[in-house]
Amino acid sequence: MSDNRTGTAGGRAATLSDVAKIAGVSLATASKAINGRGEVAAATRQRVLEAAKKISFTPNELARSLINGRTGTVGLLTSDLEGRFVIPILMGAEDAFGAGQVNVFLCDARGDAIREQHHLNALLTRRVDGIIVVGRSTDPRPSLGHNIPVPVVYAYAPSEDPTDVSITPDNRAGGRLAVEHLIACGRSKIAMISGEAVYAAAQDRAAGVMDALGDAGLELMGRPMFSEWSEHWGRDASAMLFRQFPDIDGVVAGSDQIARGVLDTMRDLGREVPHDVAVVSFDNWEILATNSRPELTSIDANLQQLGRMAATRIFDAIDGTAATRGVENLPGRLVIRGSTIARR
Amino acid sequence: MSDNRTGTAGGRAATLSDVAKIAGVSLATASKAINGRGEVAAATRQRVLEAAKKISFTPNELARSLINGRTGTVGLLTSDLEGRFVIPILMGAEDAFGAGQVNVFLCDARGDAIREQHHLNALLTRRVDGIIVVGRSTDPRPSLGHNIPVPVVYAYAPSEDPTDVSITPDNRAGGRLAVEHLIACGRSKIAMISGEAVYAAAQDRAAGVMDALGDAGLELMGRPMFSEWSEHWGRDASAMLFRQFPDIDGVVAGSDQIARGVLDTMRDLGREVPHDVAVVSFDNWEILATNSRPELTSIDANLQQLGRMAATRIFDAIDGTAATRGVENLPGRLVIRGSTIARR
DNA sequence: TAGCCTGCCGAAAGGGGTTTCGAAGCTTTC
DNA sequence: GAAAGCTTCGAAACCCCTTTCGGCAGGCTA
Repeated sequence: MSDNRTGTAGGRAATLSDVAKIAGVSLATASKAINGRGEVAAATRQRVLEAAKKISFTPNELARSLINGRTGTVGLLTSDLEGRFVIPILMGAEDAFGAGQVNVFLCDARGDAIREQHHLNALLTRRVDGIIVVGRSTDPRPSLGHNIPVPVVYAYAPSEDPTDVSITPDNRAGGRLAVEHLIACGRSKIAMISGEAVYAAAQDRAAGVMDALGDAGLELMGRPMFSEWSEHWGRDASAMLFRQFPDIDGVVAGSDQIARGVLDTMRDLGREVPHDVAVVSFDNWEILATNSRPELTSIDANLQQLGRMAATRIFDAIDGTAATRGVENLPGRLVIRGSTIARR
Repeated sequence: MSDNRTGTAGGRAATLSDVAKIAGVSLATASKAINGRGEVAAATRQRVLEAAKKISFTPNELARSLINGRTGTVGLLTSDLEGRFVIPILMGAEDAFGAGQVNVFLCDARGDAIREQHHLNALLTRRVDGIIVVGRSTDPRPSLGHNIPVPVVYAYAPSEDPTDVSITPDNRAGGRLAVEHLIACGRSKIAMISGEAVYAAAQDRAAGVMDALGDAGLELMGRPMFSEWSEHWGRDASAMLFRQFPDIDGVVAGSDQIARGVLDTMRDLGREVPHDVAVVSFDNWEILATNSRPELTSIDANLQQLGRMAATRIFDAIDGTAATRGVENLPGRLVIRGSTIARR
């Protein structure tokens, strides 16, 4: 009950009228002095600023938002339980918005549509200026619909609705990148081990791999192998693969986890990486990629840039700039490590 | 410029006075009807609710907050770049607050004190009801100070100031837990490989290990080994250790990463896990713990519960309930997998 | 000296909602 | 039929700040 929460000036937070009273000016003048707007004499402004500092006045952003119709907040609606995609995206968005200018509400829907709707409503009553929806895979997800009074951008997982604004990694280009790198490393007998076939990411990456092989006049060793995004599968699949095609000299793994399984099996089989077999994978998840031996060459999805772009799209929409509707594919970048090129 | 952002009712969002006008009542009555407060005739209430639904009215939370002094928002100020700690904590906090009741501003300070101060100010002008500070290690961190008008709780990394409210994992108890489990598995020649010695987590876990060994009348094989939180170190350290003490039958690893390195070396040395050597580690980072062979027995820090507790503390402070100041240690829980007990 | 700018300042009207308190209108009760 | 008691509603103040616009000095010109 005792109001001892407030550290400095006992009681509630300082308000503009407090400042005005101390400075001996009107509310209006105080406001103008602090915001540097309107015609205020230098001396008066000085007096107001001193008063404000004295009682450590902080303008109430709520009241401000109420007036100018913008809150300077954005909602990040995610179903990415691990935080693996959402954190880089959040950081990118913060960067683009400018630190401190915009704050982000992070809401985890946990893959539950009802909870998502709940959070969406909460965000809207909070009058966020925009919403970024982050999925946990690159498969298209249902649209939130168009009767939302603020701009919405879908990141990572695109919206099923082509009239929404979506930004997603270009996995097909990534697949090309992987194969082109292997070829540049002198490999020609290339296999692919990927994750669950129902994932768009698995299909797109495989398609990119096939594209690049075709362009180079090469053929994949066997077929792309799909099962699950795990080390176990990486181990098992590579064992099977090498039994059938012992002369494979390059492997594209659908994820860093799968690649680690491949490395394991290579060791068991006595094949040296990268000398005998080069391995390139996807995601560039540092914890996995830089702790293996050798470290993994991996294709980074540029998630932070994805976040920046999403934020930019939100801005454009707020400012009324014509948004580029549809799905935009963001190319990844190859991060070369020891699994394709011997180091030291 | 064209105001086509708003999906439904063209123009701006519906306001309470719109509702009142349609229902043919005053603003005050409309408010009372919608919030179920005050004396409103059933028929009138019905009329208001229908009007509200008709124009899909959503109360402006900003205006509400302005009045009752509470925003229903909380700031999560973190330096956890990976999002490994912060995401479970966020989820726990959301749970405790009740989904949709409270929204969380997530701010990443990126380990930069200036950026942190920046974000802190932003949160305060946004009038958050409380702040949770999440560190990236369990080492005490500088306090934000006491001249903050809202309650602050430090999670994961405690505050250096004992008069702050902090909640941190009980790593010492975790160390005990690890050793007690190994002993229960019939092991007696136990070694410890941990991360950087400057980390409180490394020291605390080692202390717990020594405690438990002492209680059981056992001695550690060699000394606790400190270097870095990596698989590399786990590999190297265990190789050294087993050269010196070939009869080690249990290893406590300071992290799942280190444990994975240990498993690697065990395989190289032809030691079977868990038959010859049992391994228990810390963090229970699923991606690492469940993808190794065998899977890792690991001590989970209960981060989600940590988040829930932090949220509860915030609530208590808001409600004026006497907060339990000081550092509270939250025990972890043992998650048993194949690295200590053979499965199937 | 009168008239006219010009430069500062403040009263007031919001923005969207909540809450108090008084005023109706209606039904009882004597 | 009048007084009293309910219920129901609305006017107005308030939360904190921004912004418009009118007013008041003071300095300048004629």
